[in-house]
Amino acid sequence: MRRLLIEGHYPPGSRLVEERLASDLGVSRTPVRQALVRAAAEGLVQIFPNRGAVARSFTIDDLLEMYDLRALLEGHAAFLAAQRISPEQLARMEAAAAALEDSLNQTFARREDEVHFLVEQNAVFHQTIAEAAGNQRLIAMLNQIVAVPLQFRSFYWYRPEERQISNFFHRSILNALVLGDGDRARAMMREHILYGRDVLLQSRRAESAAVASGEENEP
Amino acid sequence: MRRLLIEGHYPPGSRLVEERLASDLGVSRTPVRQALVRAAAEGLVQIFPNRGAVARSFTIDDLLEMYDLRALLEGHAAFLAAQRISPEQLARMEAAAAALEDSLNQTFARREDEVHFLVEQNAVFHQTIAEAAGNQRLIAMLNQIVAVPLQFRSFYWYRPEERQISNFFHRSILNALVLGDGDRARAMMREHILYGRDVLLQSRRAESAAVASGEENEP
DNA sequence: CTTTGGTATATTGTATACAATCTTTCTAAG
DNA sequence: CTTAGAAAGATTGTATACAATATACCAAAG
Repeated sequence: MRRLLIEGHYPPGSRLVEERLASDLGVSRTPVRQALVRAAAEGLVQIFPNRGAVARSFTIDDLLEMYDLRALLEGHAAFLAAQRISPEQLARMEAAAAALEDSLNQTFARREDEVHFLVEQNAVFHQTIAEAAGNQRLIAMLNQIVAVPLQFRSFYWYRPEERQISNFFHRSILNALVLGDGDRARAMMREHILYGRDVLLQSRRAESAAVASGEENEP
Repeated sequence: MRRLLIEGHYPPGSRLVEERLASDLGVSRTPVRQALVRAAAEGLVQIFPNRGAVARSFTIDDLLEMYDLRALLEGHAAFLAAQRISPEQLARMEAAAAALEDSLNQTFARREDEVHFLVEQNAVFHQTIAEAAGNQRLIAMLNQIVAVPLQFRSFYWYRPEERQISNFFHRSILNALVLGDGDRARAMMREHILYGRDVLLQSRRAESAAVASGEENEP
């Protein structure tokens, strides 16, 4: 609800005036305030006492922090999942991995649709692992970390060869899970996450350079 | 503020009626609701739509989940801290470790005071490591996990020999940090946390047995 | 021209009132 | 005696009003 609105519509760093949000959403300030308080607890916005809320912006260091934790937590999840994952869950991950591979040879009407599809299938893959790990708190923490940088719409920056490598990691992780090899699953997951981090960082550097040279670019 | 109240005064599983909290705190329902929403986001209470909030209760499985994550996150924090910790931070940890050791030969007016002291010094030790790790999000996550089970007032259950072992772990961790050995710091921290888990689980089992046999016991 | 002070405006924080929903209790029928 | 249903009560969810605080603007003095 508010989450979708905040993630997409309000640029990071912008002030979130309660009354404006209220009229945008067609409700009064009371539920808006609750949503803001909750979003603040989840780290999506920052609330300054008596001075309102701003959509939180993320520095490069923030991204590094988040990916470091993601590598740790998802690696652990993969390790745990190796011992408990069910055939049904493996099948779901298999399907998601296959869909991501197929999409490389597929054409989408709009780039938006493609990114949306990639994000979705990728989420299925990773969430199934977290689910198979069987630790509710771990799931909650991962949701907290992963949901935020979707603002950056990482997938927007993936080029075909990077997607192929990403797909390869998915297969490696799946293979380790099938074999019940937790150590390999963890190692591959860590590399997968850190590779994603590197792709994002490189693209952001390229973007900054482009902006610096006066070029226009999409979000 | 509300956190202290929730942690101490309202037993897990009890309903938290907004109006009652409001009159207890001398404010209206509005700020109480915000506090509840926030506490729910932090996992301290559960909110059921249209049916109110309850102080969250924790099963044995919840404890296992939390300690598993604590071992992972604090181990990682110790690993990171080994490369960055400052002399000032090391001195602070040293002082806390020494205070915990000295307190073994010290008498307190009330058991309450002793537990309070132990919790406080222990918090200094662990929070300094998280701080030295230099990852804000890691700190936030640890606070989220560690704050909650303080309800259980783990230290209430520590006997002298268990406290000695705990102190030994503190010294081992400190030593590894001084040497800059991240792997050892992580390993020792993991063991320290998991040892704490075992002490808590044993005491809870003992407690259940005592209750089953009709004995009365403190919180 | 800059800076300080004060006033006006905007925005947040809290209280209160009312509507929506759930729970409990009482009654009546099977 | 049990169960279904309805009404009363309790509690949450939302809207609105007002108070507290911060920000912006303007005027006057240095």
